[in-house]
Parts: sequence; C-alpha cells; structure tokens
Amino acid sequence: MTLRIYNSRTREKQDFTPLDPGQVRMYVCGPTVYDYAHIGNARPVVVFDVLARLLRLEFGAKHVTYVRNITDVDDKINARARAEGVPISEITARTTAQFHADMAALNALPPDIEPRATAHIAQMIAMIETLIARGHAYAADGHVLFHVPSMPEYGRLSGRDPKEMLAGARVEVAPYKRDEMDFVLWKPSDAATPGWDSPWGYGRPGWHIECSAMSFAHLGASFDIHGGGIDLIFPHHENEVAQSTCANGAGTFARYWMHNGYLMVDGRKMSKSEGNFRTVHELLAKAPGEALRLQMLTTHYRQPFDWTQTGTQEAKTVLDAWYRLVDGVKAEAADIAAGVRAALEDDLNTPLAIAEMHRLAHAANQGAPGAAKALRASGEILLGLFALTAEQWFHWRPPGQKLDETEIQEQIDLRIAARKARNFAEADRIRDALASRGIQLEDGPGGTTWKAVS
RNA sequence: GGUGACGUGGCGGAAUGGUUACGCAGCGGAUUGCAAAUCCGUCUAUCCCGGUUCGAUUCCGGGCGUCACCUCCA
Repeated sequence: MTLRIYNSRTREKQDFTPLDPGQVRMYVCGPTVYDYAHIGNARPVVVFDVLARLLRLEFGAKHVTYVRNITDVDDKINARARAEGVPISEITARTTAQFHADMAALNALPPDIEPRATAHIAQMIAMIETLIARGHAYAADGHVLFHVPSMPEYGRLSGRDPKEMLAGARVEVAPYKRDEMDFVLWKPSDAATPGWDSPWGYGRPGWHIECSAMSFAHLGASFDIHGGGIDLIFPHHENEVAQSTCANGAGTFARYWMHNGYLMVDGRKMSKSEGNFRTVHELLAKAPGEALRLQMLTTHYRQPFDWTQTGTQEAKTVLDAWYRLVDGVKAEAADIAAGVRAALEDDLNTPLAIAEMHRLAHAANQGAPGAAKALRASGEILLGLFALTAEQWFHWRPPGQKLDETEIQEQIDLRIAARKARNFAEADRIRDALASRGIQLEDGPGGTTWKAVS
C-alpha cells in the first residue's frame, strides 16, 4: 500500500505522501480546444486516469481531487475561428464536446473538476498584478512580461540553465523585453481578436498563466501531483512554476511532477507534415476504444510510445481472451489482484500490471477459484477495462458498419440444423460464407457464438 | 552547439549483481466432425569494447546507433 512515483523534479522514485491524506490533489494539463484530440493528447489522459483510479482506491474516492483544465483561449483557437468565420465559442464548444466523447470512448473517467481558462480571466489578472507588485513582472508596450532573471531558481524543473539555452536558441527577441528569456503573461488584442479589459488595456492572457491561476483557484497554492506530457516540461511547466511560486511564495506549488513520454507513430514523431498524424476520432473508427486504451498501457508511461496498427491488433486479441473470462462476473474492489495493484503502486508500471492480468487469465482458464473475479476487478476498477458486455465487445463494428445480427443468427441456426443432420459440407459452407463477411463462429459448450473480425 | 531519453528474442515489452518475465506471432501435441476457443509442450535476446566483481543484461568508463527537446506541440 505504498505508492511510489517518479518525480521529474528530483529525478528519482519517491514514496508518495500527500500534503493532506484527507484530500489528495492532482492537476493535469488538459487540451487546448481547437481541433480533434490526437493520440498524443490521449496518452496523458489515459495515464493519469489510471493514476486517479489508483489514488481513489488508496485514499478513497471522496479524498481525491483530480483537476484537468480546458484551455479555451489561445491564438490557435483564434486562427481557427477566423479561418472558419465563426466565433471562438463555437470552435471551443464543438472541440470540447469531441474531446469529451473521445476520452469517454477510451474509458477515461471525467476529472473531478474541469476548469475552463475563459472562466478564470479575473484570477489570471489578479495573479499578474501580484507578480508585478512583487517585482517579478512588468508592463511594457501593452504587454505584461514575467522577468526571468528575477527568479534565480528558473530552469530547475526542466534542468536547464537559462544562460546556456540562449546559445543555440532561435529566439526572436521582442524589443519590449528586458531580458531575452522573459515570457508573456498578458498581451494586447485588437478589435478583431478576443480579449478582456485589464489594468493594461484590452487583451488576453499568455499561454502559461491559465494553469497557474486555475490550479491555485481549485487546489490552492500547494498541491500534490502535477502531470502532463514531457514536452510541456519546458517552457510550459517551468513557467508555471515561476509564476506560481513567485506569486504564492517559495516552496509552494506542485510537490510531485509526473511527465509521460512522447508518442511516436511507426517509429517517427507524429506530425502533420510527416503524414502520420492520428486523431483519436479516426482511430476509434477502426478499433474499439478499449483496445486503444490497453495498447496505450502496454508501454510504461515514461517511455516513448510507438503507435502502430499491429499494436492495436495485439491489444484487441488480448481483450478477446479476457472478455471471454470476465463476462457476467461480478467483482468489487476487494477482489483486485494484489499483483496488479502492486505493479501500479510502483510508479504506475502498467506493463507489469498487464503481465499480472495475463497470469490471472491463464489461472481463470484453468479454473482457479477467484481468478476471473480478480481479473475483472483489476481491469474494471484500476485499468479501466471491461466497460462492455462480451457480446458488445465481440460484435463491435466500426461506426456506421452495422451488422444484421438477426440474419447472422438465422444462418447460425441453419448451420446447427445441418450439423445435427451430420451434413458437415453444408455446415462448413455456411461457416465459410459468414467468415468471408468477417463473421467468425465458435462452437462452445454453451452453443455457437460469433465474433466480428476485421 | 546545449540538454535529455533510449538501445532486451521475429515483433511488442518488463525486471534484475547470479535462478524461464509476460504477451503477440511461429512450431509440435491434446481437444474438436473440421474449425474456433482453451490446455500441455516448445524455439529465438539483453548494441560493441574495456573496467569493477567470484559473477554484469543490470554498476562505471568509452564507442556506435536511434529518438526527442531547446518559447506557445500532450
């Protein structure tokens, strides 16, 4: 029952002891809502969903507060709105709904609180005023900038030396900056760009301040875990640390930093120019969400993940086997396998947890008492699997490709009759005909069932 | 140029100073009318070179290789 997590800040695995065991607090950077979530957006959602599930088991569901924000103010959103000729609210509302649907398909539970940036502009302005008052920020030319040299510790989280970074950096230095490293807290908006009134004129927040303001608003100055993708460690998280600790006091803010590794596709960085960009939405058209989720968990969260079609197929095959065992099995938290739990308690070692699941499945197939229950409880409660019935799982088809289940059953009945008459030629003909349509039959002790294969 | 991660069997992917990870795929067998599913069995591995050690895949050094980041991409 000792949870250990790797803390990016100290670069070592540590025992997890919450500030307040009665209220464990976690903040994870959520999406900027301007387009469909891609598979890289989904990784932190799934990873920290497993962590949230584990924390709820360890400390009790009511004693965990999981916050994941929606960033609904951003220049990419503005650009998209301009391109489509619609208000940004239309872009953000639509994209947020898509995000929720996609993450739900991956069995990721909603966070306890999902704050939106546009609902926290006042808090951002207040924090910026504090930073100015404390000498960590200054207004210049309609902008407000965080003055990096005012914080000697800057760069500690990401392990970067600001001076060395400048050597090879391709930074265009705006004339109003006192130091090349200074970053924007607030910037002016013209009439055509969304903005809010502020002490520095009509404008909008810079990129990093929203997470500082929202974590403070919902979790307080200090909280336990801050998560996100490793690509965010610099500059986003570094700047969050700068903003929050300079505004709220040294020693505040996140105590454990967790970063998931990069996501690649077919061995390469995923990018639109590479042509290997994958949205969750389009992947869900090819495989059930649970297969994508299990695939995502086969690699430890801190390792780079290579997304492949083969990997999806493998995850599907594994779930085929598990679904055969857990269907109709009732299980509760007490049934969770110690091995699965222990694996997750060791810095969220999901590959090891999955190996334990395989052992349980094997034991269940051999008839070991309790194994199927343990498999279901571990998968359902901790890993976030088995949300479907076995029938739903095996009959899954891509959206829009409905099968005529009644007709399939009729064929199966005809085949059963043929088999009874020992007319195996006819029985095999029916089976082959169904197989050619992607319907695979299985004659089990309880009768004939079928599954859709691709 | 700076920083970081990583190199395990056909593939995916853990762990570990000394004893088969696990899965997918393959192969042999059982079962089945034949299949499917399941069971039993089985093949293949720790990038290279040094060092420490009784012993290294694991620790240290060097090399080679891959990937990523260095201001708005999770």
